[in-house]
Amino acid sequence: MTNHPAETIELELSILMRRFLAVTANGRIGSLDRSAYLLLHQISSHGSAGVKALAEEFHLDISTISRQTAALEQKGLVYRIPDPQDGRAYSLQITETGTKELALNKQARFERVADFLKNWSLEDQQQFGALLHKFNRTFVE
Amino acid sequence: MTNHPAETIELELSILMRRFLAVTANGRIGSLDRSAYLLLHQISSHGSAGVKALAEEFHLDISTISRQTAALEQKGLVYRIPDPQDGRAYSLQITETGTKELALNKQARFERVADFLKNWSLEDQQQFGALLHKFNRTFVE
DNA sequence: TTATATAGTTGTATAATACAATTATATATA
DNA sequence: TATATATAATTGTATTATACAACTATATAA
Repeated sequence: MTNHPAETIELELSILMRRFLAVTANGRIGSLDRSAYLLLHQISSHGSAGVKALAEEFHLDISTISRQTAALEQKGLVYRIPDPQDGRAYSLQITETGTKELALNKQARFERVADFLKNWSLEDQQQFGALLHKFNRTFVE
Repeated sequence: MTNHPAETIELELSILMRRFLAVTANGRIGSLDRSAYLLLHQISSHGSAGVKALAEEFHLDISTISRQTAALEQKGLVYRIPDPQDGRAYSLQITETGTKELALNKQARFERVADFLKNWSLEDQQQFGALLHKFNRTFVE
């Protein structure tokens, strides 16, 4: 059998996804689940955005993002700014509470992964992070 | 930003997880969903095993594996061998059909990932595969 | 003016998971 | 031996994240 590295990547990614799902259930760490964490991170680091733009950024359906942002708003982590040019649209901005929650949550998530990887060399960690980043930004043309 | 690499890894893994969830909800690859693929791979490469052993291997609940293996049996991809020492237990063995389906599915999955990574250097692919493998075998002591 | 496109919400369906209750069998103990 | 407890697996139920489709309200094009 030809052992192309893509075979290894496929198998290991499948294993990773399954195990990660099991360990983290809905991905809630601390007070924020995965979707809340990622949405807050996006809004916080790339500025306010509407539901459609967020859905495109994450390659998810608009309806999914609509529900998840509604949940964020309900918890007071984001607020809506109506678009002055377009009565249908608005953008989501992070609140002070949201900023604080995000910082706390990032720290908790970081500590968890840092502990998991405590026996890895910094080099391997750097490489793994860089490759994951590259993978997430690789798209089929 | 002088971030610790674990921060990057955490963020990118979260992004990856979310996108994978969407892909799974969408549809399977070829004829096998991820659980079927992984279970068949496990049984095929590590020999027959019971529900409990498989659940431990994948760190999933026994009920989850019970349903997934029942689905495999129903499709004729595995069959049960009663444990001669224990009337409650049995082990699952892959059928000829299962072996063929697994091979076809592995090929389809490989091609999909290979296409996705077509603009990556072989070196990066090898490194990424190796690091994913290492990550999956890293456990908190 | 009317038709079409678009931003967002809501209804419904599906898949993967966990936990709890249950069944049948095995093992330990009084 | 009789009874209690443990275990392998199944089944019932709830939760969560997702997609697609139907819908509302507004914007834009013909």
